[in-house]
Amino acid sequence: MSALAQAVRPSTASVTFNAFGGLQALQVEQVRAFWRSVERFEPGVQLECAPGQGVKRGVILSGWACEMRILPDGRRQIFSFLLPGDPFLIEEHADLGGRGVVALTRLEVMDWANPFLAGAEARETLARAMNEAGVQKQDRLMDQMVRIGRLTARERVLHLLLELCDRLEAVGLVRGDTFRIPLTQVIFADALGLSLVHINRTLKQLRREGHIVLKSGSVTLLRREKLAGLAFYHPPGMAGVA
Amino acid sequence: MSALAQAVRPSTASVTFNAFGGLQALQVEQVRAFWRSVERFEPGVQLECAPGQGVKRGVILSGWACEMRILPDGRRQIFSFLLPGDPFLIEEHADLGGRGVVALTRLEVMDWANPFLAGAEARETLARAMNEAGVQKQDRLMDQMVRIGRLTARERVLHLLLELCDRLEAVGLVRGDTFRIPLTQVIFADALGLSLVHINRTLKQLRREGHIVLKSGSVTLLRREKLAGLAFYHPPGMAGVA
DNA sequence: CGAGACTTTGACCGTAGTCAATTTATGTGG
DNA sequence: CCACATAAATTGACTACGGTCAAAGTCTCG
Repeated sequence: MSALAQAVRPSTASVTFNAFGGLQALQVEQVRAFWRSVERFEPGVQLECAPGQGVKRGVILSGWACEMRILPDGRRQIFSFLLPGDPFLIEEHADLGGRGVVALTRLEVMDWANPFLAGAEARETLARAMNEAGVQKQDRLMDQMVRIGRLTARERVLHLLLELCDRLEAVGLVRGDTFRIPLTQVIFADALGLSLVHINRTLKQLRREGHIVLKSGSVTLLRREKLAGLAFYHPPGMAGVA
Repeated sequence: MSALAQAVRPSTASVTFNAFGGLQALQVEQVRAFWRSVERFEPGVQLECAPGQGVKRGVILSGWACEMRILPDGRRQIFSFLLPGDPFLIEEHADLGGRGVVALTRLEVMDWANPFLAGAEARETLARAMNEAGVQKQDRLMDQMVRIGRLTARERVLHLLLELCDRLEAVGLVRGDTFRIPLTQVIFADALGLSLVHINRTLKQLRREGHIVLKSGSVTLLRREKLAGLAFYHPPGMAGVA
């Protein structure tokens, strides 16, 4: 479904290089350009754009990141998660009063401006995909708002899990209804506007009720349709399904 | 400060027409074009874009509107308020799963695409102002997220009042520290993710503590600096002030 | 003056927060 | 491979912030 997913193909990128033997000189140069444009970050590190450059555009190749703000108080609010295939944009003076982008796992990031793809039309395809992704992201921000503003703890957790599942599925990172989440419960709490303890209890309850299975960083959603109903979750893309 | 405020000048628009006598034929035509592009809406009405048109861009000339979503459940979440001078954008199939724009008061709206302004450079100025406004709006969405995700009821109310005050001030709708809010407490509740009753109690408390004065649709913020501290409010524009 | 919308208040409840301690991974060096 | 150190998850006891229900009081406007 996602043109971006097709264009970038995150953690399977290495597959591309199995075909090295048949590459032309130009293609080899492209591959070099590609690798030059890949940056790596350690968990917890804040992604910043080079000073004086104004903005930095990128795409997540592998790993998870998030956009968040920290109050002088210490309280944190996570606005959104950045998954493999997601584009992002960092502005220079956006630390306080804005939003910071922070790596949640080891992260591979590609600078978007880098013309690693051949042909104008390929680049345009990517640009269109990025644009599309931007629109979806805007919608997800509204979802997030509804979650923390109007849903109960149970609903919030389910709603977020369903969103993550859908998004990961779009980039081929879901097997069945199971996927990996490299998130600690504190992260969950800060994203959903709840306390760590209450997140823990809510997860426990959902597990006990047989709605989800949690096992060493993997989640399985049982009966997604039903869960979507419980959490007022509306899958992305098609609107109008009450 | 705001180029947009200067270009549009909301509830003072009528002043322009006092100068009718000296207008050239071209200018008269511009004025006609201007009025043709003004739409009016009654409170509670949802703004929609003409079917098949995809999107509708506009600017609020007078009155308040909001962007919100309603759950099948009946619960409502307001994402943002649209004030005089604010640009907005409505997409076609955005009712459910997206965000609806609803008039909160009698509303005067100008279609943005309409070339009521003379000269390419004037239109470009407006376009730049709109762009700028879009960026600020994005930041405000993050503020809203922090409000409903991480602030207490007291902080939420203050934080929102401070934001509204700053925004209204930018378009000349604040006298001293007093301004009009045409919002019922239910609206406040739906914006801040609280119940109507609790909003009422919080306002009462803030009044009792001498932080705010509420009188028939007008609010006065006493010691804004101090309030900003209490609510972790960060005025727009200048970042970096912890 | 009456109808309806909005605000205010009281009583009570429940969801979620806080504090603190324990258990369970995870990981690292010997 | 084990011992220890650290981060993460889990649990209990208690608190409190905010929600719900219901009724009464105000305000507006035709």
